Amino acid sequence: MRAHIEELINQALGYLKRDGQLPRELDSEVQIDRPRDPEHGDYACNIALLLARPAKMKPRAIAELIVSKLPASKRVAEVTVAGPGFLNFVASEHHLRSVVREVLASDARFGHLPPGSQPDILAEYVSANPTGPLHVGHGRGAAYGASLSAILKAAGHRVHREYYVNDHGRQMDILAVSVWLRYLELCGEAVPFPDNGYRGEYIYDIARSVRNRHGDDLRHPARTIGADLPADEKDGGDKEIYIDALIATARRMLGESGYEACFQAALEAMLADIREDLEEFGAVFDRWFSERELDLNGALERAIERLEAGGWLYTENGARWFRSSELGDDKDRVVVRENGRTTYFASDIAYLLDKLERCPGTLIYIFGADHHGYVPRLKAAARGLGEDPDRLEFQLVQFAILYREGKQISMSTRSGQFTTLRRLREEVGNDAARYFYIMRSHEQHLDFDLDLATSHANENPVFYVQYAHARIFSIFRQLEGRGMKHNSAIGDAALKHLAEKQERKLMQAMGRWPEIIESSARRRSPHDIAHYVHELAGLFHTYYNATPILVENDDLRNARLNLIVAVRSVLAAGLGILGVNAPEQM
RNA sequence: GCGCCUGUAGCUCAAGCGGAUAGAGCAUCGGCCUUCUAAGCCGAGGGUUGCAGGUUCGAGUCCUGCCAGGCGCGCCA
Repeated sequence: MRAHIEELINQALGYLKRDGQLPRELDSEVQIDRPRDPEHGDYACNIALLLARPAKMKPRAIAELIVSKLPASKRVAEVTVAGPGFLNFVASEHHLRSVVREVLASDARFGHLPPGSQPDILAEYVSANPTGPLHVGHGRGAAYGASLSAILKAAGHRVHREYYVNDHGRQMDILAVSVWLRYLELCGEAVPFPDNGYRGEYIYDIARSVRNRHGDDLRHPARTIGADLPADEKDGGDKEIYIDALIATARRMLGESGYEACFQAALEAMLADIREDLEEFGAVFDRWFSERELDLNGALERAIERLEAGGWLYTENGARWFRSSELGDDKDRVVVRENGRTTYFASDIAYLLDKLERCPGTLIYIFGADHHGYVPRLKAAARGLGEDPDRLEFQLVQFAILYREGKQISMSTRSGQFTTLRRLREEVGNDAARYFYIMRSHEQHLDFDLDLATSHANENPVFYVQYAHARIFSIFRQLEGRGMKHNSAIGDAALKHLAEKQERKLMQAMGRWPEIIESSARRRSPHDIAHYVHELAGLFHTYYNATPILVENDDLRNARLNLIVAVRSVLAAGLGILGVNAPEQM
């Protein structure tokens, strides 16, 4: 419809230019708005105001000219000039009825663009280190990434979703050692737990599984382990130095296979946990990309060679540095350490190169807001690789803070004192969690009100929307109870009987759905969907209360049933994108 | 100190590329169940969009400065 009106205006402008009533060289980018005030019609265009200056004419005069040349359209009932020179369009009844027809014809696919009609997108999200369970901060990234992917798909992009698994670095070693120490504890060896270790309860679970599998094979006397270790922080030492020494000791005492046993057990357990957690949450991925793979398949080496070939590397203090400061970063970065090991950033570059080669379109990085410092360096990396940095896009998801009874719930990861995503899901349910995470703009801090999310009362927006959906099913159950059937052919022929104000509003709102999908995808803002769905549900509730659906008159009844089937379909599609169930009954 | 993000109703937040009288929900107050689910509906009050300038037909939106809050600035991951 928008495109249609745009076309009408462009035609009118064409006539006016041809006839010399407007300057021929006038550059006109027509944009169609949705006016806030219903008094201003269904669509509005400000083109006359934009052209006033370059054409050196009064905006209203231009508007009048355009109206006079506007081709007639079955879909437009009325065009008026209003205010300073806006063109207001009122959609025709014919157009509104066609919305209902379109929805019924295409059902869940209404408003969707054909797959592949838009550029490919590779979206990476969550990518939390597998060193512990996901917490509520990850949950927001998961909800955002999953919903955004769904919207992009609906808007015609081919979307590939990835989770980057950091299974390579020092944090993983710390995890492995934490597991080993808990294992020793289970064996009855009292080794003091490092200040820098992972303390969560889940470490014991992994340790138990290691013990079940390996018995006492990995057991070493506590005394020998502590023998040549420096002081930990609690003893006045440095916790970083201490943990590194402990890792070295573990590697030496356990040997390659023993150490791997702890490492793999930890990695696999964590990954399985995260996977299951996300899957239950409706966040799915097309690929879990292992950082280790980059090393094994030579991608890491290739990326570094690529930077080398571009002349972007130099040696200082025995390390290889990337001259990123010349490519927009605020400082140069080490890619190969003095000890010969590559840095985490080197892996990032290799992964970036791999993604760029696999996806011809845009790479979307969905990061927690605390990672915003990575943006300039990754862009620099793209430039250094000789690629277009504009193919990288960054969406920063701000923090979510949990509130219970008006009080903030604090959290810290290392101590194990954090709220897990799993616990949140258990407490409020997947539906409420998904909806609450997404109902605010992702670039906005989120106050997550646990009491509101668990509320089954009217103030809970998730239930409000779900209830609208369930109510429609309820009407059909009622219909059946009265021994009647919905005849959609009769309904279709009788759509002209839908003359109530609320009926018009519902059709008008559904007509916006394709635009919502488009703009929500373009703006990368799934919360638009949440708002829309809430609004549509509200319109339906009002309608439901004001107008009986199951009336005696066959034509009217079937027409109304057609209308609400369409509403149900759009509600279900919207909820589907948000990852929220659309229940038939509540 | 430097950089990024955010300040909108009592609270939580919307507001497409600068557009018309800044909108919702919650909370508060007042109404609506003999009739398709009251997890609903109808109505009311509530605002100097952090502050000060600037740009223009028009600014919550763009620019500058200030104030307040969050985050980031490792040969960590």
